[in-house]
Amino acid sequence: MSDESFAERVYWLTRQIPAGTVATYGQIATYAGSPRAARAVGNLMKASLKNEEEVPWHRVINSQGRISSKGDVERAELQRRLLVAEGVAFGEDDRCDLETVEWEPEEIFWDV
DNA sequence: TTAGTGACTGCAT
DNA sequence: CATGCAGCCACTA
Repeated sequence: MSDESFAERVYWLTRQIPAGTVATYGQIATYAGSPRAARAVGNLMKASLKNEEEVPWHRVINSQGRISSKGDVERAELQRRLLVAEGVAFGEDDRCDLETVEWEPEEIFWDV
């Protein structure tokens, strides 16, 4: 696993996120081995759509507990619907409580 | 090989 | 609380 590309690790990790919980870009980047690559993770999530990757991309949000739309309002709304459907609550400020819904891996998957 | 890009982040205004 | 800004980084053309 540690010899896979950063992208592969990101996709794999994203697939490990249980329904009803969310992870931040930075969190995924950290587990993937590059704590400072949150931005790159965002690019990969975007690419995962185009590449038709089978990953729960909607479970990845920003460190503010908000959905990063960056222009694509449609995708943002879809993402929010999917999360709400899984039980993730959003306040009126469009922010969810990371303290309660953030994904917390129970075991370390590989050497960090 | 190099330059451009952006679903990020934390700190400063 | 809202913006702005400068690092940071893997990916792509």
